[in-house]
Amino acid sequence: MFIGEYKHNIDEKGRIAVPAKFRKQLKGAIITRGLDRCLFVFNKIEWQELAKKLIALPLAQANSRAFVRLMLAGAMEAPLDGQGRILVPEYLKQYAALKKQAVVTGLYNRIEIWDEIEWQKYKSKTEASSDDIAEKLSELGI
Amino acid sequence: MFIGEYKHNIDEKGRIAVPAKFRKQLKGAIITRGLDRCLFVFNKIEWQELAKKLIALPLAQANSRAFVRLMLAGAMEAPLDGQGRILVPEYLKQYAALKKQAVVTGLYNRIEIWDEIEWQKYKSKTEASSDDIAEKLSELGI
DNA sequence: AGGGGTAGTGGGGAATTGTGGATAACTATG
DNA sequence: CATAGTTATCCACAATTCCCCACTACCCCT
Repeated sequence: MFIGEYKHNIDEKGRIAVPAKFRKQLKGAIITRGLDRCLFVFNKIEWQELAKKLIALPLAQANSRAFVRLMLAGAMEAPLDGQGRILVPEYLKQYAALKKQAVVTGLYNRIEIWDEIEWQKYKSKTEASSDDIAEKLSELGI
Repeated sequence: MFIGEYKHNIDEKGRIAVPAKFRKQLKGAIITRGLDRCLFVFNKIEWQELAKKLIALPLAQANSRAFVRLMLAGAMEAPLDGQGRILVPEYLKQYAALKKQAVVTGLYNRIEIWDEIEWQKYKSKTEASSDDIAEKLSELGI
């Protein structure tokens, strides 16, 4: 289970450290385009399940076709190096507008990588609608 | 069952003592963003139930995606150290505006952590409008 | 009231983690 | 086949985190 929020730097070579707590659970990482201009990183097992769901989507619908292309064509194996870092391909860095400072978040069965500024914006936008949040929570029985 | 209100300090390293009465019941604590700018601390079991509900929400909807991100990325495993303290991550300290003096409260199945000043404000605000609240409650059948 | 125990707070040292750079291997190209 | 550019592996430092120990204050029991 991946949870938490970590601030890390991307160096000139495009490498970013995976938080130490995530490493054991990441046997064979896959990195790909995510939603809302961030990157997704999956465990190999999770990735295979997702891929199965993706290819099951109706080919006839234009938007599901586009979604499948986004996820599958964007994907890349990302083995951890000796220091526990992964290499972010150039085209994915551009997609997520990644500069030096980035944020790595754990979302249960996937990891996301955000540009720090974008992440802050996204968070404050969401926190601003705290009434919605309260509502959601009460729906979940909290 | 967590009940009561305790005043504790957060040291320079961001650690705060869990009230001794809560410790036995906290096997594997998870700390995360709460409502009204406080922090929630859950038992691992409670947390897993919540997490399960969270990941069941539709990934395709933007607002539930945002909500899930806030809750899961906001969460952190918080193992008790030898002295029964947990470590509050920097980003959660900021979220709850925590300074040195904090208040730890028990709310049956969860614990909350407040900045002391905020807690006082919240309490006096709530106590002042307790008649209104009582009326609302009667609508709920209490 | 005294004494033993527990709880809260603070700090020090060791191990781990994040980051940057250097060297080696590999690929492509003329 | 040689060379230049690119990619991968390795090494080293600095900062942070984690774990342990010590002190003080309070509570409870006798």
